[in-house]
Order: sequence, then structure tokens, then C-alpha cells
Amino acid sequence: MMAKGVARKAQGNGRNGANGANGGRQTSLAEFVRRQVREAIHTGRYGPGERLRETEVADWLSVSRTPVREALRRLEAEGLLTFVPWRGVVVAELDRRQVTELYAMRTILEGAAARLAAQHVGEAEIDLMEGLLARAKAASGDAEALAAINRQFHQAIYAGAHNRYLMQSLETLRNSLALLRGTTFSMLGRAKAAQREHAAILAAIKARDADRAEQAARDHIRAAERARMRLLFDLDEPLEA
Amino acid sequence: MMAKGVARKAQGNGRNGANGANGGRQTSLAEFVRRQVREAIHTGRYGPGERLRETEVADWLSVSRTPVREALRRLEAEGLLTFVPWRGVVVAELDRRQVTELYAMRTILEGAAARLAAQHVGEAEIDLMEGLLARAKAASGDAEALAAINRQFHQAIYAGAHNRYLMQSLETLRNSLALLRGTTFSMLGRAKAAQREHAAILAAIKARDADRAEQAARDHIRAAERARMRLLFDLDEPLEA
DNA sequence: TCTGAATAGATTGTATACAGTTGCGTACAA
DNA sequence: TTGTACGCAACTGTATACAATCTATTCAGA
Repeated sequence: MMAKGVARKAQGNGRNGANGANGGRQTSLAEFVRRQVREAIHTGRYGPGERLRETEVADWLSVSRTPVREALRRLEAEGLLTFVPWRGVVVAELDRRQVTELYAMRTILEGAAARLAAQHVGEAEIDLMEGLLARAKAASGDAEALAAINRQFHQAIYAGAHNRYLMQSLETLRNSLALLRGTTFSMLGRAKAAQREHAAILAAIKARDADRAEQAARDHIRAAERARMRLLFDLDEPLEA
Repeated sequence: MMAKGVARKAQGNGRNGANGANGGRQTSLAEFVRRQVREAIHTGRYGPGERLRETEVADWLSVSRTPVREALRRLEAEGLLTFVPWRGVVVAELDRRQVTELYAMRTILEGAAARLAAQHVGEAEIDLMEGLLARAKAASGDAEALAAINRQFHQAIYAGAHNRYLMQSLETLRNSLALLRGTTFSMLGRAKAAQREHAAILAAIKARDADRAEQAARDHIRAAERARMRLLFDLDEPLEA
């Protein structure tokens, strides 16, 4: 059938450009579906609370229901979907309490990651972080670009902690938080403040000061939480865009 | 076919006795398979590194490969299985470094849970914890019973923290650590020491002393780690059994 | 005897058909 | 008008057939 060919081509175009090592190696359709659905959720094609029908997704991506089901099960494990027996899955929704709990958890883990990074990170990893901060400075004004660089900066810290379980937990949290529409960088002054906070974290890591690194990271997340809460529940706040 | 009936009957016998609320409500076969396989891994029917063939599991439980595949995908998300495309799944193996990272992560999270519990826990939850400690005292000598009570005690702390993400992360860690054979309670003196450490944690929680609770929990996990490392890599150490 | 390619068997990935469940709409009765 | 029972449609859960891929074995050639 043509359908499969179309799907795989889309996959190749979309993202697999980097792993040229093993040539044109195709990942499974289930993996393809997973990425597509995740992106669809992040870009808002599927909004929070929206029901996802297996046949619908299968038709959209021109595959059968089997790989779709596998993809949905995995996304549920990632926290992006909520699974209801005999009723299918819906895009996860975060209420106020869940957002609070998410940020509390993130405060703990980001703090721990910064602490560990201060203890274990190598020179090359520090260089990487400095480069990202410089790029963020150059990109100020472009909220979307800033969000991407911000993500990389945090990932660099996770990697510097050298603990794969910590890294995975943080990635999962980040995925869940991505359910929230918009970015706090669009808020007046938040981008600049975040940049200062990042610089403080990096300075502490460079100085190998674990206590200060942890504290700086915790402060950063709490500031992000405050900004997010204003964005979510206090919409009279002035925005930049 | 008879086969399905047999499988469901086994499920009912195995564990669903408690939720009598909704009568004889059957969960899906995929869920049934997931529980069976998880138990099989924990009891050692499938050992670390062992390969799991889908047809094999399907035959064992008298179901088709479809629910088996779903169950395996979920167990992989839980960290119990390692998934290799086109090669199937193998029971996850933990090398020395991974064990170290797991305990590092657990130190962080158990400490955070104890801290939050000291701040948020209610009287009823404290009563529950005290009851568990008493039961542990009564069961001293029976390493298996102690392990079960120990598990409940820790879960009570997680619940007391009132943060579902923290709780889930800790459950996942615990699942991964269950891949390690044996229990440190079988070691000479470890059971008694653990009991003292638990008492210290609970005392700090009761006193609403967050700092002391966190520290006590961290000390407890580090002691458990030392015991585990001796058990794993230093087998000349004297054991009780 | 050793190396390597070809081939057959085993195993996973995918599609499709069918069964079971849920929920909604409709009709009928109080 | 409201409440309830029945039936149908939509959808998920499961089984099975088929395709793609990997692994091990065998046999030819050096």
C-alpha cells in the first residue's frame, strides 16, 4: 500500500535527519506515531481534555490501530495522556493543584541536579552551558527561540549531574509542564530575569559550590512557578506580546 | 474458548479479592498480564537479563500476543524491562553504577518526601505509621514479613507528602530496586538498624521538624545502600540466614 | 580448518477481523 | 413532562493472519 510509504517519508523528513550513522534505518511505526502525537499535543492540535480516538489517529497517520495503541500506551506512561478503561485516552489536563505539585517536584529535582552538576560536571559541559547562555543573550526578544535554548540549558545541567534516573524524571516533568499552553518568556521582564537566574546557577556550578548551585536552581524554578501561575490564573497581568 | 476463562479466574484468585466494591469487575487482559509478569519478575521466575518472548508469555497465560505486547510496553515504562526494537524485551539488569545512581536518586526523593510529610501529614497518617512500626517490632525475625511492612511504612510517608508526582517517582524507583534479588533484612543486624532509623524518621515527622525528618530519611537510605552494596558485591559478609 | 555468504527458522512489527462494552438516543409509560 | 427501558451506533479490547527483520546454521570456497 502507498499509505505506509507516505507515513515513513513524513517521519524521515520530520526528525530523523540526525542519526545518519545507521543509514536509512527506519524506526517502528509505533515510534513514529508516538512522536507525531506528542508533537500534536505540544503544538496544540490536540488540546487538554480532548479525547483521542484510535481510529482517528490511525487514519490521520495512515497506519493501523495496532501501532497507534502502543504509542498511546507509552505516552500515557509519560504523563501526556490519561487512560480510561473502555473509553480510550484523553489529553491530560492539569488543575491548579497538579501544577503546584509539579513545580514542587521540579524544585526538588532541579535543585538536586544543580548540586550534583556542581560536583560532577566536566569542563566541556561547562563550555556548553556558557555557549547556550551566550546564544540566549543574542536571541532576546524571540520568545520561541529563547524557550528552545532554555530547554537545552536545563538539559545540559541534567546531563552534568550524571544520573540517568534523575534526568529521566526531569524530562518527564518537563513533558507534563509542556501541557500548559504558552511560555512564560512572553511575559514582561520574565525572559531577562530567567537569564539572570541561569547565569547565577552556572556561576555556582563553575565555582563548584554545590550549596549555592542548588539554592540558585530552586530560586529559579520558584520564580518560574510564580510567573506561570500569573500566566494561568491571573490573566490581567500585563504581557509583552 | 476455555483459555480466556481460565486466565481470568487465575486473576481473580490472585489479587482482586479486595476491591469487592464493584462486584466481579474484570480488568482487561493486558492488565492481568502486566501483573502476572511483574510478579514473575519479582519472584524470580524471570531473572535479570533473561529474554521474554511474546509468544511464550502468551502461551503461559493463555492469551494472544496483543495484550501481552501492551503489558510489556507498560512494564518497560516502569523500568522493569528493557526494550530492544525487533529483538523484544529482556528483564532489566542493574550494573553497579546504576545501583549507585538509583540510591542517589532515592536519597534525594525519600528525603524530600520526609520533609514534606513533616509539613503536611495529618494525625490519621501518623497513627498509621506508628501502627506499622509496632507491627514491624512484632514481626522481627521474619525477613519477608519485615520487607512487606517496611514497604508499607515508606508508602505511608510518600502518601503523607501529598504530592502524586513524588509518590510515583518513588514507586518507580522501588520497582527498579526490586530487580535486585534478596532483601537486606536478611543481613545480620540490618533489620534492627532499619527499625531504629524508621523510628527516627517518624519521630521527626511527629515533631513537625522538616529538617530533621529529611536528614533522618537520607541517613536511612544511605545505610540501606551500604547494606545492599555489601550484599551484592561483597558476599563474604556474614548473613543471618 | 577457518571464513563468509546464503538460507531457513524464529521472533517481532503491522494489519485486519471480530467480540465485548459503553453511552446515547428514542420510544413508551406513568 | 419526566423517568425508564430498550436498542443501536461508536469505540475499545482481543485474536489471528501476514510482513519485515533478525539469528543461527549450513555449506561452499580458500
